[in-house]
Amino acid sequence: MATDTRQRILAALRDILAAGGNTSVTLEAVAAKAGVSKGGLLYHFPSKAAMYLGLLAAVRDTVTTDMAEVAGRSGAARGFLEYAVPTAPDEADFFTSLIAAVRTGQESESAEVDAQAAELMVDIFRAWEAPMRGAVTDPLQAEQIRLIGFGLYFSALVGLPQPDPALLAALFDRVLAR
Amino acid sequence: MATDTRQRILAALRDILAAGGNTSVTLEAVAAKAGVSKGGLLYHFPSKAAMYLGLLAAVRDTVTTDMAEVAGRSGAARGFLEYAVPTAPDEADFFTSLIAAVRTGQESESAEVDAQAAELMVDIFRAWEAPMRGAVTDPLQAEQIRLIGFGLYFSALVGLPQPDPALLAALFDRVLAR
DNA sequence: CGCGGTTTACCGTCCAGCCGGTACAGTCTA
DNA sequence: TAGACTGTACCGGCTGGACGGTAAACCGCG
Repeated sequence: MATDTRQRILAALRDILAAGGNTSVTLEAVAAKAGVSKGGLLYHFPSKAAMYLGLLAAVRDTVTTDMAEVAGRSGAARGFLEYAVPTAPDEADFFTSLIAAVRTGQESESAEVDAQAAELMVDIFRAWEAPMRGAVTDPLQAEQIRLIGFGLYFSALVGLPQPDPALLAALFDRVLAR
Repeated sequence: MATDTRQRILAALRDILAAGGNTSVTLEAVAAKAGVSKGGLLYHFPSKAAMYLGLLAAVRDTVTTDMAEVAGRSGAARGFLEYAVPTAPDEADFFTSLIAAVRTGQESESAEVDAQAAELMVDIFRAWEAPMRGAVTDPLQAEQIRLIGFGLYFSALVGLPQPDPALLAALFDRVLAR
């Protein structure tokens, strides 16, 4: 029904974004992939921008629940670092495209939408680092962990090769050691 | 003349990208800002994609010379880290838009252009880390420095607030300590 | 129970505008 | 004379969004 269709649309948007980049995202393409007509899509998201905002919020929620789960399994700090290395091969593609999409509509029309998108983007990363922040008391150590995690993620984003796993494991141990 | 106009075009592209994001980049807008006619622009860059490729290459060259200069002043490792925190306020905007632009044309038409863009992107970051890599012999330490630098840059990219300068200075010292 | 009205969820079509790229004739300068 | 443009006119395709339906679900009420 309602929320189901919404999620199908968002999933379709995510897939198209990951597979073909931002230019391949058209209302028609998303609608087709979601098994909905263009009109139906517009019913759920009154504009393309609203659709992206919806996706951003969904990502934020996913990250929030993921981090809670990972923190329970590996501990908040280690979980934060492990979450930084993309598991699915197209995850990085998806996220660069998302950045692309958000940044693409910049400034031109509604500064309001833009501000919302920027805020959601920040929220996503806050959701990621929040459990770690809560668990690591030494601010210097927390900052170090935070930046290494972000660096790892960014490294994957721009297409640099992944560092040697053994080296990474050693780095994690060193940095997490108290 | 020739190369001068080329650079004016690239500078105009950069400005428009930083100010208005990817959608505001049109051949006409860039040409106008560069003080060139649209025909003149197309004379230098036969297509929009070629223009972006040119910009990517220019950024890579800038980074290369910047890093050489910074390495001479602060040392390669410290220079690398200092270079990670954006000085100009719109630098982050410019770079996210550039990522956006590169990622935007994904897959659809010419995989060749796409591959070139991805490679140039990687080259930019290799150019950034190269002097540091050469100066730091311990691979674990090098990796740590590298990821912290990337993390710092990424943090600025997504719009997270800059960390406390004092904390950052302490972190730099700790991480750079032999 | 049944019935009118309202809301929800969606469909399919149409249009206006924009943008990259082409074409080409002409101009300035060295 | 050639290279480095200018300026204009044009085209074809695509895309966001508006719009006018519509079928089914729901809801109060007599």
